[in-house]
Amino acid sequence: MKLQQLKYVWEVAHHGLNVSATAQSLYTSQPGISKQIRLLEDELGVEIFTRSGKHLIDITPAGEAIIRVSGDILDQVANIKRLAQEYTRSDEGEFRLAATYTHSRYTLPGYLARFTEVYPKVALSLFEGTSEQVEQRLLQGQADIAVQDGEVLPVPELLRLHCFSWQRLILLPPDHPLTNGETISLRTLAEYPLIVFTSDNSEESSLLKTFKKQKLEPKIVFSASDAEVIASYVRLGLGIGVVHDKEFAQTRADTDLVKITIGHLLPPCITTISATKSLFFTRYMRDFISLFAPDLDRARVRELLAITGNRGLESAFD
Amino acid sequence: MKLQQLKYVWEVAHHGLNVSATAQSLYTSQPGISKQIRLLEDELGVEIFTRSGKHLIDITPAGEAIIRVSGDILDQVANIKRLAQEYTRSDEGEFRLAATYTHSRYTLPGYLARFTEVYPKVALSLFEGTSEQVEQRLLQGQADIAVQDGEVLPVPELLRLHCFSWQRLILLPPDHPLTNGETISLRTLAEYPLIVFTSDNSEESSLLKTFKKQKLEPKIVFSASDAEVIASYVRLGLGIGVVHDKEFAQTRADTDLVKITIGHLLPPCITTISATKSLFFTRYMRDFISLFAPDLDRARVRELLAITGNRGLESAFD
DNA sequence: CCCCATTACGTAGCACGTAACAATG
DNA sequence: CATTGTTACGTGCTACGTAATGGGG
Repeated sequence: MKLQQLKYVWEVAHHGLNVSATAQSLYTSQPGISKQIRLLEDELGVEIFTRSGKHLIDITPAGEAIIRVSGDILDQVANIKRLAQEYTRSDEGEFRLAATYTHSRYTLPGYLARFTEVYPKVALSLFEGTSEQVEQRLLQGQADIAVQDGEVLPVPELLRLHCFSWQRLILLPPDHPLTNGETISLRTLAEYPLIVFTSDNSEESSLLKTFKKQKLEPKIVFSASDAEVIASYVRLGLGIGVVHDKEFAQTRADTDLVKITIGHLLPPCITTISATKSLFFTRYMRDFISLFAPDLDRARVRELLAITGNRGLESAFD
Repeated sequence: MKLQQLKYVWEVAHHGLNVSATAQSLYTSQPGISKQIRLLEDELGVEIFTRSGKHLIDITPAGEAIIRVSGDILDQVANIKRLAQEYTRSDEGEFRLAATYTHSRYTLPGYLARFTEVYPKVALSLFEGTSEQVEQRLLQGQADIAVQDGEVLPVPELLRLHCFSWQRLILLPPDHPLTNGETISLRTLAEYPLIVFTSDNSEESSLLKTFKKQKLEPKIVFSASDAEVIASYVRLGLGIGVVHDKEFAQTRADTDLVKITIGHLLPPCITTISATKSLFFTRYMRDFISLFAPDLDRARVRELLAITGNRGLESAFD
């Protein structure tokens, strides 16, 4: 049994059982792959793929299992390489992020800019997609870390770290009628012009969805991708700002505006970082996580460590 | 990077950094091993071992990590082999048990006899040792499953399955003075002649230890390794029988004896099966566990499955 | 001075690529 | 008939074993 045989089998399985295409993507010859797979099957005494004449048609049950374990092995091999680099040139390497569109466009850019400043030699790549696509990348070993929002289902292979939860705030000019202390409902909000994040101004956003559930149509007069910008327009009297408490806490000159939390009106939003349980976290990965989620729950990290036995986590986030 | 290189590194680390000895145990030449290790170090750009002149002196921090991950990889490779056999000749294979002395001598023989009847082609091996030694075998990949008693500490790499817990019973002839219903204390028991299991008649047994803690010296007149034998001698009036409820439940002709549980006097004893989290359980392993621990907690198994993502467990114990 | 790891070197095996072949849809 | 996997074959690399070399304890 050789690592390359396992790799070939895995790759063929993830290229729609097309050996020729696999060979091309791996820059090698297709007879080579065919032969190595045959050799592996002979050695194990099990067919991994079912063949109809000369075509690969399907994966056998044994093949399914073998491919899964092979994936684990290849992951571990990648970990060894990361590990080795960690002890020599820990500021170099590869970092493959996968994030939902919203994060890619609005949350991450600032962090990634800072990251590339600190780690100019790290080959950073960002895959954008839906939450499902992002998750798929992780599971197929095509991404190291994923950033998602909202509900992520527990998956046995994956490690979930809750980064932070957002609640919405509204920003009001001091002389606004709603500053009189009355309880605010969604219905009330729908009567005033609103300034929201661009990411909240789409059909799928939890904000618009919540309004729609109550058959309300909010008047969104303006949207921006920066909390500070939103605050400025609130000061100009353009409308009520709807921001995330997290981001707004970062702005400084906010004492002139009235902040009211409306966490009870809109669902809180949890941002989650995911990775495969066996991932070895390099220094730059840990630094990225610390940067992105400085308030990460250490107790949770320790708990995950105990459960998974992931040694990469061990001293990672102390 | 090749599997053999990882294997060589792992083996050398587990042979006291003696390359020659490692070569002998692997039936290969020692220059071959030296060279492969060097090649791996070159490829990774990291020293795995520290050398003083021509001697391997120590393992570098990077080496520690690499060796650990290599061990995982080699385990997974072994799993692929098991897996393949599972789909072809599922009644063949290797089964390396490690058990404490007590289990090896008294509990297991009956089960193993039945096991070899059902699976004559499985190469069964049993390692006997202390609880610590048994655990070591597991962690070093020299055993598949371990059977231990009492307190086993949680280890991240290991899966623990509680098989059953024992409580002590005493067996009395119907005309014995203690059958009058009075509460029984250790002090009372120490006044009468006792018949116990041979395994309980040693310095390390929890039974003797508990007596000693209260500065009591029990009068053990006889010990046997079979509950039925103990019962016979109780009938003959030789003394009070002290047995495990588990085993005594298996005996039939016990209606003539008075049974009193003394679970409150002696610590309950839990028998645990352990395996590495990533172990793929073959059919015969699952059958052995079902045989040995028919009342295994299925909910616990499912919970462990969810945590570890061990696919071998998935349909294993339904 | 013995033990042990590394270096040197020759050989045998094997992985890989090119080319021809066979089977499928 | 075009696409795809398998067989055949030649070459170059490399793993492995034997023998020689060099360092440590």
